[in-house]
Amino acid sequence: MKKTQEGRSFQSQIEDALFALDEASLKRTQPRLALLEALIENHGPYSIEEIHKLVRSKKLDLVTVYRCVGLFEKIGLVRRCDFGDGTARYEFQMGYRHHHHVICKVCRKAQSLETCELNKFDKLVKKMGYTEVTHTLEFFGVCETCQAA
Amino acid sequence: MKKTQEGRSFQSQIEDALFALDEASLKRTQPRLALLEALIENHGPYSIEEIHKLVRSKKLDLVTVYRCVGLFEKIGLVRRCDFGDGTARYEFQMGYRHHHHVICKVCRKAQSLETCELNKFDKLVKKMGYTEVTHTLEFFGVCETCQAA
DNA sequence: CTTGTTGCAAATCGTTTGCAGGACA
DNA sequence: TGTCCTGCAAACGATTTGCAACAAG
Repeated sequence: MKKTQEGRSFQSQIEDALFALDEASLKRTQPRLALLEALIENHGPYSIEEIHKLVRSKKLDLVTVYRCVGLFEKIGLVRRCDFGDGTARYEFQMGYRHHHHVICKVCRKAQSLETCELNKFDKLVKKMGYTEVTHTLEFFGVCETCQAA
Repeated sequence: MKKTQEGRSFQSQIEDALFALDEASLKRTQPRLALLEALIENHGPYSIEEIHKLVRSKKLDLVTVYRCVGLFEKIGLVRRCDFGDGTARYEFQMGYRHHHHVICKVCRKAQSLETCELNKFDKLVKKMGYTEVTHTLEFFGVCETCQAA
């Protein structure tokens, strides 16, 4: 049985995701199923274009990918990452610990960081009067491969 | 005499900025001067569109704002902020301590946070083999004004 | 059946580029 | 004067929207 990063099985992740669709009164359509499978099997984060390529055997329209992934984000199935290059990237989020990335400034490859100790900052911002506090944190640098080139 | 956030005078900031242009062999043109004045008097961060409005009396072309602010960023005069809404924002950086923001998810207003204790994380990423390490960190929430509405 | 979803085309938004005329050193 | 800079128009890439055909419940 396929295992994902957190040790949860592919099947249980798919089931949870489909259940999330139900809860949001969203239909279990073929495109959505194909996209969820792709996003669970490939952690990313990936751009819409890249996700589109991942499911190219299903011949989905690029617009459909935009719409579905947008919905996935709205119901919390995927997380949107901004690497500051004008392209949004998404990664499957259910069952993953909150984390951040290091992005190579040259090749744009992303590596995950395990820890995030910013909860105390979130609390500080809440004390300032904000609600629904979240944060984005990304690191940028030049990776060893690109340093060599 | 006008004072800015850090207590340095407007005049000394302008002079430093113009000197930075010289160092980079960039000409002291009217558009650049107007943009620097606007950016120093209004800390922002502001989008290109907003900066364009700030100097509308000078009738600069929007493209000129893009090009000049882009150059300012390249020589370290301004800092680029990504708030994840597909629009880049810029703030004058000379003489300002490295800091981050809280952005209201509703009205998009940004408030500055004084501290950044992430140097240790930068060091960690350097240990991972990356060079020229930087990071972006922004907080999002709903501000009190928008909570009421 | 009937409502939500998809595909296609076209519009939109932020940003970049090409080029000829104009301003700075 | 020679080069850098600006304005205008047009291109560009990522994303959104309108609408008719289609599939899920």
